[in-house]
Amino acid sequence: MKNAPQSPSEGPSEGPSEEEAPAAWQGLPSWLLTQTAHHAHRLVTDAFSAAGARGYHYRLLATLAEFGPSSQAGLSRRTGIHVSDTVGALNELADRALIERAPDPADRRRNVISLTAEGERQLRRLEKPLAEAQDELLAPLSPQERRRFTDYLSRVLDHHNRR
Amino acid sequence: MKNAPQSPSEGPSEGPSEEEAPAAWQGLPSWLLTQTAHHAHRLVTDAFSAAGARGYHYRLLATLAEFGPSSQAGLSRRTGIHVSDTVGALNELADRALIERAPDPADRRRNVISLTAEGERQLRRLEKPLAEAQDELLAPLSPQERRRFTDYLSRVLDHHNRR
DNA sequence: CAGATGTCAGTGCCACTGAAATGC
DNA sequence: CGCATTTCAGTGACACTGACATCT
Repeated sequence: MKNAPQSPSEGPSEGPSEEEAPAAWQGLPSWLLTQTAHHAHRLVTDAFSAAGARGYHYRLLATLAEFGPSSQAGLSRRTGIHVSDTVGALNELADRALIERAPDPADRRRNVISLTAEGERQLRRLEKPLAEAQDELLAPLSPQERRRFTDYLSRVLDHHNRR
Repeated sequence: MKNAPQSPSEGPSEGPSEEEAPAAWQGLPSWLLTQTAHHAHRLVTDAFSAAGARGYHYRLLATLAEFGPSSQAGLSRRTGIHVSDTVGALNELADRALIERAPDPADRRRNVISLTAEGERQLRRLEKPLAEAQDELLAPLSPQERRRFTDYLSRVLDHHNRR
């Protein structure tokens, strides 16, 4: 039984076996950040999936609720969702009657998108699980640490959003 | 000229026009985190792209350099790259002669993957731009804040990695 | 005309699922 | 037999590119 797993450069009896010892790159800020974000994404995705929604849908619904009806291009700018993806996501929302598309009489290039009553209900359905996911995400941090953490994130994000 | 842009529910003269006012959800920790991670990913991706590499390639090369030759399944466990994706990424590395695949005489199911000299050179080529990307990423934070930030990230990540 | 708008088709990266063949 | 290993085919989410027709 040659099943003493990979210890390529050391003797057969000791040494970190394959599953232990994290690689050096696992300490890099970019790694910590993207991995943690991956967990965050999962938590939020799971929170939404019960209602059959995904991130794009929430962003669109919430933006419509906050700022009122808008053209697709306007929605695209405010949500940060690429125009090209906005089309598809709005199609999905329209299929379920969560939004309505109407031609803009004042500018015939545009569609005016607005939330339906069912769309508002859907948004409200998404909000609780989303808030819970936030809490789950930051579970290991104290209230003060959470404040600092989000402050750091905001500053870093801001810095890079300004190019 | 009906070019006073979208002010759907307010008078034409004042009110935040479309591009201002961030939506409420942009303050959520999960949003800050995933967006910041997106910038991090871009920085790293750009750092790698000059050498024609991507994240998977670096992870594999660096892990091989740190722990020595290994089976594909072992690599998969240590890099966190799904077995199924490991195949493809290793194919790409092998096409460029950065790694070598040899059958394991001791276990005929396995391939033993090892770094070639060119692979080590490639890894060294990736390391400098990667380190610079880390610095760019955390630019707005002081040394002490960087330490706190990565500490918070580590703790949150750890918490979720334990399920 | 330049520029905005909506649409469609396609790509890239990362992660994951499911299945199959082979060997331990 | 159950289990591990390698491989292939496909999916999903998010972001992006390029092209095109329409309209301001």
